[in-house]
Amino acid sequence: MPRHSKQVSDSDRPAAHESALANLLREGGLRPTAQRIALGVILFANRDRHVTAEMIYREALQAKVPISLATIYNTLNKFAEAGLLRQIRVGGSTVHFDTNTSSHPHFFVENGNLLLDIPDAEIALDKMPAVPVGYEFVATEIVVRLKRKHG
Amino acid sequence: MPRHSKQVSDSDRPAAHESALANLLREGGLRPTAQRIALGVILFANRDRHVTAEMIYREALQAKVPISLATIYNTLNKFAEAGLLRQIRVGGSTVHFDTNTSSHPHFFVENGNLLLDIPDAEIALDKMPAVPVGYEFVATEIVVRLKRKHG
DNA sequence: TTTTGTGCAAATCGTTTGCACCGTT
DNA sequence: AACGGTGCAAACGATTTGCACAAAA
Repeated sequence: MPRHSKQVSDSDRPAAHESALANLLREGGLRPTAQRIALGVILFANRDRHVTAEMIYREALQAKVPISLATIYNTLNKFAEAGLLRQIRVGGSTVHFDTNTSSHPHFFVENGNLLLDIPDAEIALDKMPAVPVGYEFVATEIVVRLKRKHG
Repeated sequence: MPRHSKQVSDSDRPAAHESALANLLREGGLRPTAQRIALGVILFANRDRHVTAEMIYREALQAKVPISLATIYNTLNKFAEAGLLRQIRVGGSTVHFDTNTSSHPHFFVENGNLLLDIPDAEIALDKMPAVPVGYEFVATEIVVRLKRKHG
């Protein structure tokens, strides 16, 4: 038993601890480099973020993390492959990544390129279509498009 | 009464007739130019098409319609504004246009950039989320992503 | 004749890639 | 040492735009 055996709830989970992140990365077959750890800290410091490469790039600059935009793109894609992020291609021109990797519906604000979770139980499918022969199921995506009012 | 007062059913509707197309365009505030009529014929000759600018460009070339790719893009966007087409931004990198302008769910084949209708009643939403204040509803999009098997 | 559409080529935007160098294993 | 990762700049692919010319109102 650890010295200070304080109750640690599941909600402490965000693996913002560098060592935990390093393990997560190794599990996904990714080398734990300085840049990846730094991005992991940015991404997983808070729960359920919806980010684009540009957003993360700005945050990294602000946090004085030395990293190039190309590496952000590479890293976000690798993270998605490794299952740490979910890619959401919702239209707009930019790709979003969701730190919540489960399948869930989103609001997308068109004039703002903003992706939001639709609160639980606010929407649901009551029937799933049969997948045509010759194809395999990948994912279901439900997006409610919105516009910010006024302008 | 016209000379040959043959029963004309609603399902003859596809306004592939140039004069009907011209009227549709005028109703949408668009001048009926040669290129627009030609594209209208291509688009509305069959029901429920899911096209990209490139697809239409190829068809136009094949049909010996003199038109540039830029004009295809412009025209498809104008048609969508005028309500003749529905824009579907489903991810992939390309924009699709659906000649069926009603809101309905789609299959999207990722390795093929192919958009298909999900047959009626094969899927449905049983609840709609409340639109957050400050925003206005635009559309709901349901996309089931598929991969073609094997190859 | 005024307004709008067309075509081309150049510009744009998000994203990916080639290549030389550096960090991990 | 071998392999993968990083950074830069160049390449890319889909789409848009500026401008001169042509067609519609």
